[in-house]
Amino acid sequence: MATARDVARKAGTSTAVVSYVFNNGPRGVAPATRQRVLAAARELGYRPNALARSLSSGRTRSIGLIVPDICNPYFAELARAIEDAAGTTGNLLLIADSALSADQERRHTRSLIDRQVDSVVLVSVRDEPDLREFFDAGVPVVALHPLSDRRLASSITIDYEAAAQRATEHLLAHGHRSVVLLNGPVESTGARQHRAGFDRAVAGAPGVRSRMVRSEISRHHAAEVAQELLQGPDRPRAVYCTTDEQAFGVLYAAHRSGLSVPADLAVVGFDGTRNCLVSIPALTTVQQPMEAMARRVVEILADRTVLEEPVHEVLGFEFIARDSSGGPAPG
Amino acid sequence: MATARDVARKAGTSTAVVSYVFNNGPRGVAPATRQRVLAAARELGYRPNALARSLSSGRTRSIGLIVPDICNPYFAELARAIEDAAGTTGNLLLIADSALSADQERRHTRSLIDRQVDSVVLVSVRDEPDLREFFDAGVPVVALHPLSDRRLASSITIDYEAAAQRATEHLLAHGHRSVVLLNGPVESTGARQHRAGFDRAVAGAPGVRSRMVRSEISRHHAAEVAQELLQGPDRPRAVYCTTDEQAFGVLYAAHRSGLSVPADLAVVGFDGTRNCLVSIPALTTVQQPMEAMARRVVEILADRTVLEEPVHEVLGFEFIARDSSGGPAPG
DNA sequence: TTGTAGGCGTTATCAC
DNA sequence: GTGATAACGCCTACAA
Repeated sequence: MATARDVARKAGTSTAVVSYVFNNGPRGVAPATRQRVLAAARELGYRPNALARSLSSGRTRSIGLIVPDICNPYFAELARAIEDAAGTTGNLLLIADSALSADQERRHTRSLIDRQVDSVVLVSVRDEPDLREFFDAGVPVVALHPLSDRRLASSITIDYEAAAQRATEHLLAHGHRSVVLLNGPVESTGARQHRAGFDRAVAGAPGVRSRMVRSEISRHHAAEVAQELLQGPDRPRAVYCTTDEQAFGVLYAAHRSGLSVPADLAVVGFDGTRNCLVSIPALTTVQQPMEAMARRVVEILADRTVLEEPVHEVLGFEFIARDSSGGPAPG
Repeated sequence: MATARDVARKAGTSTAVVSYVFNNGPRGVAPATRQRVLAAARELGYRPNALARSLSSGRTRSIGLIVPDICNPYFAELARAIEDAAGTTGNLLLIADSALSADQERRHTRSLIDRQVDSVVLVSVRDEPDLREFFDAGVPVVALHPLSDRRLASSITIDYEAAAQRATEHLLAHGHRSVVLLNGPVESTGARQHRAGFDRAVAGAPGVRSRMVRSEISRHHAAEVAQELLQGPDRPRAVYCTTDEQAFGVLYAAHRSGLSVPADLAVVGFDGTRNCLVSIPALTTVQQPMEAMARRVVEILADRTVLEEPVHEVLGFEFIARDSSGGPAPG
């Protein structure tokens, strides 16, 4: 592999000038010299060594993305959106999959810090991720969900409480008197907000029976939980799920239980993955503004002051009524 | 951030010894010295700088994984399996998503080479990926599909032709006389193998009408293509799809067309993603041996001689008959 | 405008 | 068993 020294020698100049050419600075280079350098580099097939460059400059031009479960299309789509938003800048997005394991998330946290990513986009499996570690290492973090501690990292999220309330009211407006909240597996800031919104909607509709059930954020586990729910006593008439994947699990469970959606059971999801459009039936959901989130994430991380002054933004969501809940509510 | 120099100073020794301690070699260290070094490191919160380490050692302890589409669960599950297989070795898996774009794949190729990943696992969107680039850079590659040029990289795959034949024969055994092969979007070694297996099966069943249709490897595009197929003249009775995602698109199209699966249309997929178990109806498919592939990939890449002597392995697959094709064939 | 040289933090060779 | 010290390849302050 050719090095800057080789190029300099061939172009009859110094490594400093080669560096100036390839970085467009910090010093200017005479046009003729620049041409000689570029020609030499092309001939030798020179490519700057990213490792050496990073070691020297202190920047790796890479962004870490930690997601709870890459097999969940929401996170895959999120990764795609972030890469699209960041891609043009020559930054590499390192996707780290926690596989729904807090331990794995911890390992990735270490690993990304050790590899000195310039910044991190985090979707945690825990309510209290290791923000301190990132902070101490000088790595700015933007979380894509509500945070219990807002001092060590930034966040971009939607108002889960408002979204949950909107979704639940939709189900109630369809006249359903027995509703279930299918929440995430553990207590967390986000889970609490879902519950608060759900409860508030129910409180506004006298005589409605409601309860909360928990499940992993996976189609399979949600299907199991839902199966039990649907075949047990006091079968609910409607379910609000805190992720699309859980909702798909519920659709499957309904199918297996011989129930028709939405005739026997109304289902609403949350995330707005593309699969909602091709599920059977099409899924009513809360659409997260993935592209806007991705854009803002990249913008925020480009501003190096966020480490000291975290930013917290709440973006708008869109509620989309489709077949799985019987379409738009009457009235 | 504390450096090895700081640790050495505090422990009253040299950076060389610190290095020996943290790498368990290549020289031994006296027990007492080792303890002093470890104590000093702990006190200072020392963590070796991965960049400097890589620059010096020439190894980054990272594996690049290039997938065509991270939003396709098959590739996400593959990533998970590879990470599981490699994870224990302290290696980081860098997941690069080509987003079904050859340009993007090219960019990732460059990027991973520049970042000096130790090796690459490749699932290409093209029939002729840039194997030469990797080879010239000294980066061993294992592809997880058949390769048109087997000299520059290794491959681990299943026998697509045999699998396609098996799947098609299954459909024919159910008595269907009009079958369609829903293949990938472009001609490629893999696509040719699927077609060969499909054709061979059809050739063995006189009087069967067959044709091939192409679609992107995505649920949505497959749904569009299938919609046209199912509502056009001479509607097929059975479809063999070269990926599960395409098959799910066909299921959706059938649903939209008012057709019942498998009563009106039999569908078979390929990949064996977990979603096959919770689709409506459950999907008959060719199960790829993901865990075994992942294990072999990691083993092969651990053996540094593969660069000069590529290895090509064909693993076994399993055909799994489920509801979407009417279950096991009679007889 | 360009060259020299020190530094980034490790690793590993070579003496002692 | 351990300590200097020269790489690894690049960046950039400083000097010219």
